[in-house]
Amino acid sequence: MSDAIKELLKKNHMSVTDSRLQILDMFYHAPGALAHADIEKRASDKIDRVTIYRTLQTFEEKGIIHTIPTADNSVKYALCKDQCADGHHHDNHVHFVCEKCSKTICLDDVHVPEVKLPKGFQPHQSNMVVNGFCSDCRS
Amino acid sequence: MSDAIKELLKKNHMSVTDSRLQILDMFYHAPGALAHADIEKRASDKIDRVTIYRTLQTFEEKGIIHTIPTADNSVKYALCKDQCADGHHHDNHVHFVCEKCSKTICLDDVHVPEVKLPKGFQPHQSNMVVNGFCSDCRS
DNA sequence: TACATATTTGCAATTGTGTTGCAAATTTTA
DNA sequence: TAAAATTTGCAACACAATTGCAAATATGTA
Repeated sequence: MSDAIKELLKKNHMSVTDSRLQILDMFYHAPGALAHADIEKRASDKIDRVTIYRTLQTFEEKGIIHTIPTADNSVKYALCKDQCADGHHHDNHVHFVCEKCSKTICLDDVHVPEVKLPKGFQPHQSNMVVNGFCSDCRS
Repeated sequence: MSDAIKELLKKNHMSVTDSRLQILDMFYHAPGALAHADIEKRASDKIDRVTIYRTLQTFEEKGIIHTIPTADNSVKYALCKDQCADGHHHDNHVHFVCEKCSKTICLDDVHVPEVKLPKGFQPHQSNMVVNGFCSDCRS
């Protein structure tokens, strides 16, 4: 099981360490996106705050995870579905934040639609976050 | 000039104070959205940091301003075009963040498009932020 | 207008989040 | 297995944001 994770680390030229295995494993088993605090809480062996910050940053640079801009301006991370090129994410999918369980979910199959901007505006990237009830929480 | 602002405060059952007049006036004359730091810098009479936080919070609760979820997770505020009902914002317009001048602009006329969600997801509100070059900065 | 009441402000203290430098520990490599 | 390279954890720091409380200001009423 963790062999696949080890391979992923090696493929990206990263040393294989306990923290990285543990954090990456969390992402693979998480129901949604994870915030720094979630990782700190769930870590069985205590991982230092700083190590978590640095690990997340490295993973993001390598294109293994991406950040999600939520409406409440908290930073969350989720696995990139397809490995993104170093630093260049093409995760142009919609994110969903459940108002009940507050899970953040990547809707990998829902693409961010194009919008027509006023004259003169030159778009490079779009982000879209939808709030509501997820399939588990809808009444 | 500031009479209109005073009226707005009274209409929303808020005491009329110097800080509130000054901050609200800033929003009316700002080229784009304002962050807490912007307000602190621009204040002619020094306003306490805490007062600014509380004022922004109150304005948001009253539906006078709304927060903008930017990709870099900094909190910015802008006037609601039409007065929103208390707590219930219907500011479903697209926001634009310029990568050059880093101004944040409400595109009041560009509506957030609907997207088709997977089965079971119940949407309540959508947010969309577009990054790129604004009309002033495009090369 | 003047006073009592209610609200708002500013200060001090506290909490939370994220960063940096550096020595010790761990991983890689040869 | 040992040397080199990388990563970790600690301490210290910087900054953003919140809370409690007394002083200052604004509001409603006589």
